Amino acid sequence: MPFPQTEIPGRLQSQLSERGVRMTAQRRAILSVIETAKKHLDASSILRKAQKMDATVDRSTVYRTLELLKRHGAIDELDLMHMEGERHFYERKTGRDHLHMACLRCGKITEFESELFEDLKKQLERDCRFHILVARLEVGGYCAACRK
Amino acid sequence: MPFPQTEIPGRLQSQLSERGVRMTAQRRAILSVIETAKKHLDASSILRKAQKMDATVDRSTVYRTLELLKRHGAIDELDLMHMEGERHFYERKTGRDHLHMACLRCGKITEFESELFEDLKKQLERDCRFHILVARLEVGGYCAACRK
DNA sequence: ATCTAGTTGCGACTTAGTTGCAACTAGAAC
DNA sequence: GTTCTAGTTGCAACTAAGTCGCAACTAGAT
Ligand SMILES: [Mn+2]
Ligand SMILES: [Mn+2]
Ligand SMILES: [Zn+2]
Ligand SMILES: [Zn+2]
Repeated sequence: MPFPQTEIPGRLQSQLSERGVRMTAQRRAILSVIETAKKHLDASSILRKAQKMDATVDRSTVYRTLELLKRHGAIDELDLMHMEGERHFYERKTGRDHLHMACLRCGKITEFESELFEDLKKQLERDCRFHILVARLEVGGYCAACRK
Repeated sequence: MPFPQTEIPGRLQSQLSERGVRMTAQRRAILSVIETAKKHLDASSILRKAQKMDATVDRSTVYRTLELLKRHGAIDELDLMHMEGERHFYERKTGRDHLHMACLRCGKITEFESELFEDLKKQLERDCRFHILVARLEVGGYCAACRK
């Protein structure tokens, strides 16, 4: 996960507060889990981790909060090729988008930023007159280590 | 859906037969539904349509066949931003990849082929030494008609 | 015509996410 | 600080989407 040094803990929280989103103990727990995540987390991992900070957090609150964060464009939702199960993964949306490569042999997820990706998005905005809110590029195949 | 005139009915079927995949009446029904689809279909629409050709087709056979087709790289699986429900959508994989734009206001799905997309994939193959089997670019936002 | 590995329908099951509701609470207004 | 209310919560029950074990069936090779 790209963890820019500029990302201050609690940043996500204040960003939402400023937007008029009400802060509760449960939300603070969930937000801090997402902010400090070292990898892509699914809803049930988020729940488990959040419960360690606030035991009252419920599954439905996690889902409702993920919905909220998506609406506010604060997180992205990923399939990561649904390599096992159908669950979705979440990550903090940072300044610049990145794409995800999932190795279908070893399961490794690699992230990559690319100017071409930015150019492609600009092309859609311009040529298709489409106003982009989310752009999700996921690639499946074999990573450098696994290809033959 | 891009329906190249070069796509002959039954093409998908023979493609698989040649690959040593056993053909059953159920598979023929499912394949023909996918081949003649005029839009992106989810598993239950595929089931409904396939049952009109062969009433014995079962839900589990649809899912098993979709799995098979994915493994053979014959179809792509899409989220289309999961605008209602969590279901996945399927489409015949044609020669050239295309990306999907989903309008979050009116729900319209727009497809787009782009040389930049091809370039980006080449960049991943080259710079990341990643061997791509599937590439899925889905964009959410507002279409030309809906953006204010 | 025979044979067998692959495929099927069925039904029960799992997993992921949703929802209605009564109780609770953040934060704005006094 | 007290009051107030719209927004939020946990709970439990629910839906939707997909999976799986198994006995019966069958495609296609021999
Ligand atoms: Mn998905
Ligand atoms: Mn398409
Ligand atoms: Zn790998
Ligand atoms: Zn629209």
